[in-house]
Amino acid sequence: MSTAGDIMSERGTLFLGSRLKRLADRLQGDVVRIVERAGVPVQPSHYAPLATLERFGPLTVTELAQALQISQPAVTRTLARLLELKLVETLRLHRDQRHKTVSLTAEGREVLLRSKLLVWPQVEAAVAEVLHTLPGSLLEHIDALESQLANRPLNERARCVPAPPLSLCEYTDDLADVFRAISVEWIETLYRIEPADLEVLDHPRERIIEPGGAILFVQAQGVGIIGTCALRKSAEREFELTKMGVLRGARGVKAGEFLLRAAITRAHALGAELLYLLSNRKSAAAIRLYEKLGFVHDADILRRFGAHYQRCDVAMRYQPQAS
Amino acid sequence: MSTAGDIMSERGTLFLGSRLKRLADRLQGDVVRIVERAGVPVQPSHYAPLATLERFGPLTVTELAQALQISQPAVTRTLARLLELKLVETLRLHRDQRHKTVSLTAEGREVLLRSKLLVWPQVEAAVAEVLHTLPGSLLEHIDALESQLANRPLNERARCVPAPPLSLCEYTDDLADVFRAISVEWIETLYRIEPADLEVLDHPRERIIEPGGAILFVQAQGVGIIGTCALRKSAEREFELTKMGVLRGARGVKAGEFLLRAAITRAHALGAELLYLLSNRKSAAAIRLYEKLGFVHDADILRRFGAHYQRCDVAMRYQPQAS
DNA sequence: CTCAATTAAATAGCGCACTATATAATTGTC
DNA sequence: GACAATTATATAGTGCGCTATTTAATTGAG
Repeated sequence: MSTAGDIMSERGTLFLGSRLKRLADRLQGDVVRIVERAGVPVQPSHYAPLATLERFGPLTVTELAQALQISQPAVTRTLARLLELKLVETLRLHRDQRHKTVSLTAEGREVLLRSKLLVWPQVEAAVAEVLHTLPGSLLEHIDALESQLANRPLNERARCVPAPPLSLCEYTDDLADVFRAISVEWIETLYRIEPADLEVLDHPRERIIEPGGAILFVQAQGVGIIGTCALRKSAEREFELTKMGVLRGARGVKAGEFLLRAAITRAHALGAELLYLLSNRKSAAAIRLYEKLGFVHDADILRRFGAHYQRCDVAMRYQPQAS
Repeated sequence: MSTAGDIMSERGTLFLGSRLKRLADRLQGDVVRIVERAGVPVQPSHYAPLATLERFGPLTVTELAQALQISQPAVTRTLARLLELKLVETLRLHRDQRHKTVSLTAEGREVLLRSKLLVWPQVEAAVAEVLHTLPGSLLEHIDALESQLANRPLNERARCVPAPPLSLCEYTDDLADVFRAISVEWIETLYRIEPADLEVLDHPRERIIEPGGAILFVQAQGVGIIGTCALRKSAEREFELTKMGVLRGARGVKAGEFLLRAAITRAHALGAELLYLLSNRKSAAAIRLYEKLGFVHDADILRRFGAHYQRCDVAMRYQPQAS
């Protein structure tokens, strides 16, 4: 198990499907070997239809699919094999000529008999032996799980699960790389990195923290840091909101909004009288967010600070509506 | 569950593999829908390798297979897809040029991040919801089952399971058809049905039971009747062993021997002084069995009774070795 | 130092589940 | 009574597990 155990057991519920598949394949593989040893020319998957036909007599394809709880094409394919092996035969004895009635041949009964004597007891005993050592009944669990899923499939249950909760996180020097990486990602997507960017990204402590600003991070529970922004103290009681970005993969969970609210609060706590930002029209989504949370476009700011970045063609100032 | 429940639950252990497979496919299908809704371009099976690479860093193909506990070709195939999607990249950075080192790309990390935010929590919550209602922990059972199978696979466990036990069963009129069917099967395989056969097969009570003979059946536990034979009283203290046959599908579980021993005992109990049988050289396996249990070839018997069947060219008399 | 054995990855091909869609027979409606 | 809707089966194609085999690189033994 070793390393596998780690991933698989940690995220056991996530990988349940894969594990069941792997387990099922392993079981079926072993059953194939048992069947071969008995010299019976069938596949494990053939037993379910054969046994069903023996029990309930001739059935149509659709009836078989319903009885076996598998799809009709799966039944059709298995039947094609069974026909080749001459273990079943099909007749059109229904008045409705679309129905195809399948029944066991003498050979089919023979194979079934042989399997009941030489295969089934072996398989059942072996499986029972394995299950026996487990606490409780795996079979009952599977029964229960199947009927639960029949009631309400997984993807419906998933519909109403919220995104993981977000939380705030303060700058430490350990996070310098993260700060840089997040910023580089969005800058390089739309723009090119400028000297003014590098200055801050390479020296966050010296350029932001020490002058009395702040760098905030947003993290999603169980995931890690997904976004950041900085408040750069550009003068007494004057802060630039800068380097705000959310990892591209983390868009859509409102991390930007969360971060911006936190930044505004923090700026206030730091005694900001002017909170402004510099941006570019290409960052339309970001600008909409700024507007939503109370930033207004301001030509004066653009004139005063716009030269700081080459890409700057938008400047905004925080001025919440009196409400 | 209706009809399906019957077959599947009755033989739950036999169909465990099929059921797990069906269940796994259903789960994975639902997960696919959740993934699609989140707009992430991957298959559920991609998550295990992606997560493993994220956790353990660049790995070779074989290392991945070991970590995921799946076959190397399965890993190779999945990696081919991930390469197409540009979620991983491969390098030959090992000194040994056979190794191929796989690592996540930025895009791969992005997809993983997005999935952690929008897919995994949903899947995990939905699966947990389903599992929650079950008594005990399905996951633990699967863990246990996997390690049990790793220790000792099913087909090894199956090796030492005996065939189902045989038991004897007396004639009733309900079994007339079974008696006929078993006999017809072997007669038609090697010979053709003669009037003398039909006489007995169509009137077992009148021709065998009422004159003071017996019809015996052998049944296998949980399977049903698999063989029969008759003791026909041909004169006072004189019995013909006849219509002895085992269904073709049931050869190999020593049902014939079981039956013959029982017939000899019964003949004795009925006061037989002469127990004989008529057969044909083509039935070599049967004749070997007769010889083994104490029948000897007897020309006199052949002369006296041989004309009874056209196919008769062998006649034997029970004469156990004094031991 | 060569050549066979071993090892890593790729390829071929199967089993068996699935979905989506095509085809053919039947039913129901205007 | 024709024609659209429905229904039973077949076909096409995917996903993902498997085993067996091939190919290529490396190691090790005579």
